[in-house]
Amino acid sequence: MGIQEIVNNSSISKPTLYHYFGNKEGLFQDLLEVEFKAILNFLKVETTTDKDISQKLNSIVSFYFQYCLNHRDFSHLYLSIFFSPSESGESLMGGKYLEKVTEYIEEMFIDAASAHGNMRGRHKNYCASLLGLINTYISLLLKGEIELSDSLIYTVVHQFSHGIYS
Amino acid sequence: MGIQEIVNNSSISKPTLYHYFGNKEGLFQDLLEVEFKAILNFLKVETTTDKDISQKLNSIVSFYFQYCLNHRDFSHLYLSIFFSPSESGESLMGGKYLEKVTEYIEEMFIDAASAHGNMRGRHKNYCASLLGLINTYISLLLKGEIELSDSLIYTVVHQFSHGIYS
Amino acid sequence: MGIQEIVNNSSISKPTLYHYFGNKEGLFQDLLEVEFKAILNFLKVETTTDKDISQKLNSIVSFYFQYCLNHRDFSHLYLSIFFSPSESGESLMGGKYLEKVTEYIEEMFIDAASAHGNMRGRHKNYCASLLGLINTYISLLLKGEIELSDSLIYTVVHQFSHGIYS
Amino acid sequence: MGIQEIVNNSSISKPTLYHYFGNKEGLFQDLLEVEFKAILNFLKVETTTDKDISQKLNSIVSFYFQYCLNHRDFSHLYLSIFFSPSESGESLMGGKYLEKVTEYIEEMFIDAASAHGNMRGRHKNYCASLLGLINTYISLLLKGEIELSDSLIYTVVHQFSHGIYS
DNA sequence: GATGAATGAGTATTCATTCAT
DNA sequence: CATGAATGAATACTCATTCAT
Repeated sequence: MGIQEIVNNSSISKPTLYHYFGNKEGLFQDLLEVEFKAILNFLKVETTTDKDISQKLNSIVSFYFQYCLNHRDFSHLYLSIFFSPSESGESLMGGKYLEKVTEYIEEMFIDAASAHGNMRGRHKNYCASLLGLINTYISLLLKGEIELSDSLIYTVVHQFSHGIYS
Repeated sequence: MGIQEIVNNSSISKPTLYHYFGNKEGLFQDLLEVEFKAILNFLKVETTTDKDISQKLNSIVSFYFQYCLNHRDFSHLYLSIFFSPSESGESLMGGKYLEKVTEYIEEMFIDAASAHGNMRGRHKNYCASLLGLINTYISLLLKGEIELSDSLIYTVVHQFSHGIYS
Repeated sequence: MGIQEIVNNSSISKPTLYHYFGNKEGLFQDLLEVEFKAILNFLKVETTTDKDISQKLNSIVSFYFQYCLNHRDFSHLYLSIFFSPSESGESLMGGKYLEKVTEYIEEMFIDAASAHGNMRGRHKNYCASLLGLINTYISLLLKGEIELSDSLIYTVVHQFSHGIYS
Repeated sequence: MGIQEIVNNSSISKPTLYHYFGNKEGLFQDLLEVEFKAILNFLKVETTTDKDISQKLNSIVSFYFQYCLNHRDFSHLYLSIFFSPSESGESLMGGKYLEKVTEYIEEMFIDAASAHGNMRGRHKNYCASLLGLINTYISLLLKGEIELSDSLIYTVVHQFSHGIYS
């Protein structure tokens, strides 16, 4: 997406945009800031409530799925950041936010390990798996290959929790 | 990545590149063809052996992880295709290969359902989840945040199979 | 002539040119529009005055010869359009203007036929011949092989009117 | 038309073409040589027969019209050379042939002046006019706007000879 | 503070031409 | 003598960015 296109769809002019955001990267960073803040705010609160882990998972998955449908453009960006090479501009700029996401979720699993002994030491794997699952389903939702529903959320969480043989 | 950059890093000149590939898209498609063929050939064989499902999963995950480390650049492309919006050029060009991947894996799960009754009807979810898991770990491997090891493969497959509570 | 050359000789830059004209064709069309308008405006008026035909011919030939010397570059374009194959881009873009030129001149001859009975039905030929004559002399003028003078104009018109045996 | 296209339509390869013609200009010149030779040979003979001038005119016009329809591609080139600016490559390369054409035709008119006193001193004009007329009708023939017929030739020659008032 | 008008440095692509065999 | 494979230099066009007002 070019600056021209952005300006055409906004009501501001190109020099004004540059006045406020400095350059394309600045605009990009402001956007990331705003959008990630919403996600991080949610995660910060949700991962530290005293619900039990399965409720938290439900709520996180549910939030992500809804958020992605309401912020389609950003969601593509989000996925792109998630999977871009770490040297790329995108990754560099979004990296710190993803780290924060990871941190919250890992802490949630560490926390949960006190109640579920067998989870101990696996928080990194769980976090990676959870995000991987979420990302994949976000991608399918964005492509319209599946529809958001309670049962979808249940399925995803259930499988994450109990595996394919349950 | 521009054509200029590509030819700077290759030992061929721009017109030569155009002679062989026609245009940027052609180059891209040839690359996809070659790389995906390797993956698809593997999947075709592996998903239809008479090993049991857990062995197959092991072998697939293992293949993917090794492949990604040996084809780092393509792997970024692969992830990018996987998560790009379906209207984007990337997705359009890579879509057919991803469909084939999906097809093979889904069939594997359908097959497996005859031995594991409780898997019936969930092949789409399993496929999505498996690929999501694989993609995420590929991403971490590429970023160097984790190292490839037998135990990694075991962990991933095990979690996919039995969930986080096992 | 390339865009590069054009901007080198203008005081504007390439992007500016593209901003105003869209693409090479747009630039071309704007040029044709401006230049042909001058010619067509003249012809429209001159071909419909109530002077007699020989005066009109004089005036048209005179105008063309002067115009070509004052717009040398366009005149080459004009000739090129006139004689380019009808499938060529040039012809396609300039064709509508040439049609208008033809139309005005043919109508002048149709008109004249009411006073000179023997001209009836030959307007197409007269038009073609007149333009052919004019074009050829324009070409010679542009090449500097002949000089513009009243006597030149007289000669051309006279020959067109009375043939070589008079 | 590019070298590539030429080679595709010939049965020879690019290096072979370069071997024989040196470069594009060489190929061009050889083409001009061949084609103009046909025209010049005709004119040389025809302009110096002892037919009377009106017969010669008929025969020249007739030849040109037929030739152009049998050599459509070259004819476009011919017109293009005729009207291209004298500094252009095309004109430089074709100029000498056109001079020869002019020379033959002017001599024909000089010759004719001994029989038709009133033509004296006007040979340059007659030549220019004749070629102009021919070119214009060639252009119309190539565009398909008129059809070749005896009556067309008669009309053209007659008008050239006796003017529009006859 | 806001903008219409301008641009340097790039993009993908194609051209006439020449090697090495 | 003939050619498959290669290329430097040009093409039309676009990008993020910055003046002058």
